Amino acid sequence: MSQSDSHIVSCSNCGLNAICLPYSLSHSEMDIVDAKIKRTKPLQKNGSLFETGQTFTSLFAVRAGAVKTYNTDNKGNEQVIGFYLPGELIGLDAIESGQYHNTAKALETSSLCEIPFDQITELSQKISNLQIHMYRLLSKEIREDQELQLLLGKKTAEERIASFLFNLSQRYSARHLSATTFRLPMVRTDIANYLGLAVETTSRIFTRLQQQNILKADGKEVEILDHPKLCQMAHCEN
Amino acid sequence: MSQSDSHIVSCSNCGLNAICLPYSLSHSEMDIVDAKIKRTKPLQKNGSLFETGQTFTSLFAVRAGAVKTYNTDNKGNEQVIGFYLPGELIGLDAIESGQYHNTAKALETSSLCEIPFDQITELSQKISNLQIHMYRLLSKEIREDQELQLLLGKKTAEERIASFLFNLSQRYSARHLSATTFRLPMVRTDIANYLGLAVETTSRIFTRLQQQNILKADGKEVEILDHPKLCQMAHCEN
DNA sequence: CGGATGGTTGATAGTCATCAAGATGGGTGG
DNA sequence: CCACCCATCTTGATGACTATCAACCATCCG
Repeated sequence: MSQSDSHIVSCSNCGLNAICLPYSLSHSEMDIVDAKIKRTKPLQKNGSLFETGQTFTSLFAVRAGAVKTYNTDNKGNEQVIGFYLPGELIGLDAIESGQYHNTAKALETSSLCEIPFDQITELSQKISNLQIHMYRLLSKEIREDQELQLLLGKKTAEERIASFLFNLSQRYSARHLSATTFRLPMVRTDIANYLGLAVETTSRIFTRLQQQNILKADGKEVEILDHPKLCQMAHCEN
Repeated sequence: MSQSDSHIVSCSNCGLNAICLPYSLSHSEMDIVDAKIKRTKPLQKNGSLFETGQTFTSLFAVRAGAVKTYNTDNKGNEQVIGFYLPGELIGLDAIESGQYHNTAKALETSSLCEIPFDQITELSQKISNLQIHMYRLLSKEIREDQELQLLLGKKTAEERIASFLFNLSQRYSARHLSATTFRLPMVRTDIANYLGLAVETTSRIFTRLQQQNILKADGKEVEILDHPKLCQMAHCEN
């Protein structure tokens, strides 16, 4: 295992990794950044990290568990905005206005790092690389949002579910976890909501994918049996 | 007119305004940034600013005219990603990967400013405020994308068109143009594509809005007759 | 054990896409 | 300057996809 790999798998600095990966800082730079990151206490399932309207102070990186962000309109309807897995960063949309625009809630007992934003601006003034990393992180989020835009605007229900599963697979894989067998941290309702579908439709498509031997699903446990076909269904370029 | 207003309406530094507004830099700081901005020659209608896959070098600010970004899948289908009006910034999604992820094309003869990104990173290292402005700009884009996500995931065709018109109205208004009477720079096909609808549906809803005396539309010229009702239709919070 | 939450399946209805065709309008060439 | 053509826009008829309503099953947990 190389030295940089040891940084990647070390659980103590997930927040650091979330910020710095996949763009490498020097180790001394990483240590400076690392020192600014707070370890927050674990968040219970359904516990909220922040709520809509609350003053923005920090970004949060998921160390373990999973988080969803959502907001509720005046009629009480929920709109799921995103799911965050270990190594991913929450709160980038709140920088501009200085307040969180949605509520972040733990889907299961989770562990998080808090990264005060003023520390980032201060540090990125000194560490040139960190500033560029931040630009890239924000830019990446924009690009991913645009892919979701395509999904919601053009794809059928089946394509949406396939894309969703494929996307999760890639994210787990990127974190050195199995790309084919994993546990969905969110309930079907959340998936449906996120993808702009009804729960029933989502459920039906899960069933259909199993009949086609593309997927094996037992509740939240899923196994992708035919990765190429799923990819094809999702209309991935790769 | 205050000095800062004179900066706002000055046409020579729209690129500067796109970057710096609505967060004020000092005038001396603005001048430093301004010096780095290139004025590109006008772009003819249907002329492309950059294309998918091209190496990312610069952000572009619209000075006059209008630009759309879109990409085409392997089957040749177009997906419109966004529309850019005077004062708005194009290319933020390309920072991460170093290449443009979509094609930008002028909807009408347009004038643009080119802002080399390496100049921004260099300058924002010196000018602390500029760095924060960049974070905010990127963050704002993320937040706006999330609103589009809600639109595409949850809203009906009527709500989408209403939201779209309301949004344009706000953007024109923010640039000191009429919030009620303006010219749509894009064709119906583009609007439909952007909103995840069929052209025919879009056309029908334009007709319906006129029957309800909410809108007056003559081709691309539109006049919002009942702003409150349009807002209500769009389910705006404000 | 019983209620609650989440998941699945079936029947029906509604919104919107699709197909088709006509209307409008701007631009170009004769 | 007019006529023609192509792109765009509009309107109508039909059908498909998916939401909705309803019922049932499974699982978890106090």
